[in-house]
Amino acid sequence: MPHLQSISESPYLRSPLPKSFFEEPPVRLAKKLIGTILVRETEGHLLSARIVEAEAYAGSDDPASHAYRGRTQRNEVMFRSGGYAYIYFTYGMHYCFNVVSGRKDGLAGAVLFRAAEPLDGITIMRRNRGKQDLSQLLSGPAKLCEAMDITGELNGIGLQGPPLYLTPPPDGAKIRIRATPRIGITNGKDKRWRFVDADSGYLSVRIGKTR
DNA sequence: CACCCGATTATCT
DNA sequence: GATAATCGGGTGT
Repeated sequence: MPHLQSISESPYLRSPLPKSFFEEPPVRLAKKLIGTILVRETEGHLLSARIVEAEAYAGSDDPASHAYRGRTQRNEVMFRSGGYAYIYFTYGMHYCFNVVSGRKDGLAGAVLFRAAEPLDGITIMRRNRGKQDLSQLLSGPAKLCEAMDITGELNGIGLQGPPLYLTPPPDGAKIRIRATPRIGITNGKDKRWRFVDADSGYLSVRIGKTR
């Protein structure tokens, strides 16, 4: 069975979401992104996954955000307008992938992709992760990056086409979205800015365990 | 299932 | 010098 090599071969794919889609405050954008399809095109391979979990990070008004204490070399992308990739390296070994949001008040913001359901290119993603279990292929922000070969080289790129972009959910898709506190932070735990597809079996952390 | 911990290093104070 | 938007393996209930 050959790997998918073009958009037309996949039943899931539509044209990329435009930059205007991302010009929203981070919390609103995070909700809108649940159910969208993330697409990664690399050297002859096409990988895709349905976003089931995302977290909003704001700016100087959010103590959990990288942008809380102002602009630095690392977080520079978070201060741009919507639709860029903000990819950072953490814990000495992992990448995490965000989409920059847009805010009319001029503050920084982004949405972290935390988990997704594998669609196209599952063989490649299994190889990239060294794991077989589908439910653990993309069930965490760093796992998602490892499976889909998303690294710091892509930091700052626009997400309106290859090699990395998002497409709309299928028409008429009904999604039950649940809000919970964000995972793995020490400040800003009060805000419920983690959004998940309540019916998904591909989350990083089960709902109910997060209050 | 519930903690607990080591890996490994860029980034910030 | 300390921390980190993580992960996977280990131990104990």
